[in-house]
Amino acid sequence: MRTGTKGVPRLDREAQIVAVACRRFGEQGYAGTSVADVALAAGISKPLIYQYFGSKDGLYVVALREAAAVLVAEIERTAALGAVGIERAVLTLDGMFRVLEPQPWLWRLVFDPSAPRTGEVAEVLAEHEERLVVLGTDGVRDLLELVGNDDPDDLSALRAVWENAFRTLVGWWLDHPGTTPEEMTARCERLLATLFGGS
Amino acid sequence: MRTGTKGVPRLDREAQIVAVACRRFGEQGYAGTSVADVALAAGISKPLIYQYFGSKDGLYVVALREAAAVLVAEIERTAALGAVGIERAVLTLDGMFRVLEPQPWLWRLVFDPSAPRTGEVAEVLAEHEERLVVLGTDGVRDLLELVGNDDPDDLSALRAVWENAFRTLVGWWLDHPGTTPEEMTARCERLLATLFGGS
DNA sequence: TGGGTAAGTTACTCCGAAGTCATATCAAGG
DNA sequence: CCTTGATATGACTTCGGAGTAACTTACCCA
Repeated sequence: MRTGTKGVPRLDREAQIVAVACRRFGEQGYAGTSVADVALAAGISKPLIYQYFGSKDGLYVVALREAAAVLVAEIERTAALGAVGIERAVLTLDGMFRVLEPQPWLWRLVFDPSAPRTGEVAEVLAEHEERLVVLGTDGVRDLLELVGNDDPDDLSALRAVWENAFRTLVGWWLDHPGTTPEEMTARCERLLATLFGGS
Repeated sequence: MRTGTKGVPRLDREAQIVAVACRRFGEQGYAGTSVADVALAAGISKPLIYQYFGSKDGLYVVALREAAAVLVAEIERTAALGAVGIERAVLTLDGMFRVLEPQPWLWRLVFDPSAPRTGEVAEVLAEHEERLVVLGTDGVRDLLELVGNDDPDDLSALRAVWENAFRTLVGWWLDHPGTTPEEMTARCERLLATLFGGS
């Protein structure tokens, strides 16, 4: 590739790099993606990424922030609708499927188990986890209060179970690309109804 | 360290190395553990590991096989007891807590997201996943049949949710070291009863 | 007693990926 | 026309971890 400028303004280039990085990090994971990889996919060279983002983690933080903002905002939007119980759960799942449909890789980017747990990345991760814990606890609390259970550890564990059920359903959907958001929402509704209504 | 033999027979040494490797891989993950690391913890040198196990993956496969055998055997044991529904679920969780109490690191070793998905490791992983899928599907099937739902995708998704709920409860327990297996089993029983009995 | 073999180590090579340095091109303004 | 700053790259250094070559010691047995 020839050396010298191509006339692309910094902000445009940054946006392009971040878009490519979101996809790569999301599809291959943090550990499975090298900076050279992102550079190649973006059609530029590695030093440009270092010039604009400082380090691999610097780039990752920006991509992560962008992806997490989209997903958390969607969850907070549906939470604010005021539904409760199964209805709230289904609404949240439905919103997530719709947001993810055009860019499914955002999901695994935000919940990447290979992301580093140090430095600024850890801070960003902790920040979003915090918000999800608040929302999840909120959605799950009345279930326990209904049966007179006010044990905080029970609440913590139940919240964890719900969060992971949510993640599992989204993960299942991502692993079955033929399924539309509508179909998947209907499936979730059926399953949740079975769990809570049955036996 | 002095060179030359220390008189430890190969089989003894192998067993010792595998025990150390289980713990290291389980506590730090496959990616976060180097062969030199295991060697140091075992009080021997790196080439001895290569002489006995061939490669890092070779060692990992042996450790993984050993750990997975313990855990899957326990799940199959409780499954064979013939309980159904919540009772079966609680029984399985209880058995797992008891097995893991003296060696909690086995859990994360078997479900290590940083393990490679290539070569023999992938085969071993797939083999155990297969057995877990069979057991999980079995435990979850009647729940759907009870409401006249015979959609195979619903079954697949519900099984995934149950597997991850199981993993989450075990993970929660591991993250709260003060809790005895008995206490945790009781908690699981409360939570499952709330889910299935309530609302 | 001396050679073969199992058990063991030191000191190396090799490789991939993070990160850096020096340089090149272009556009705009004096 | 010529300098300056922004955009860009090829070629480099560095580092950690996988894997290897060559050597050493102790024990057993003819």
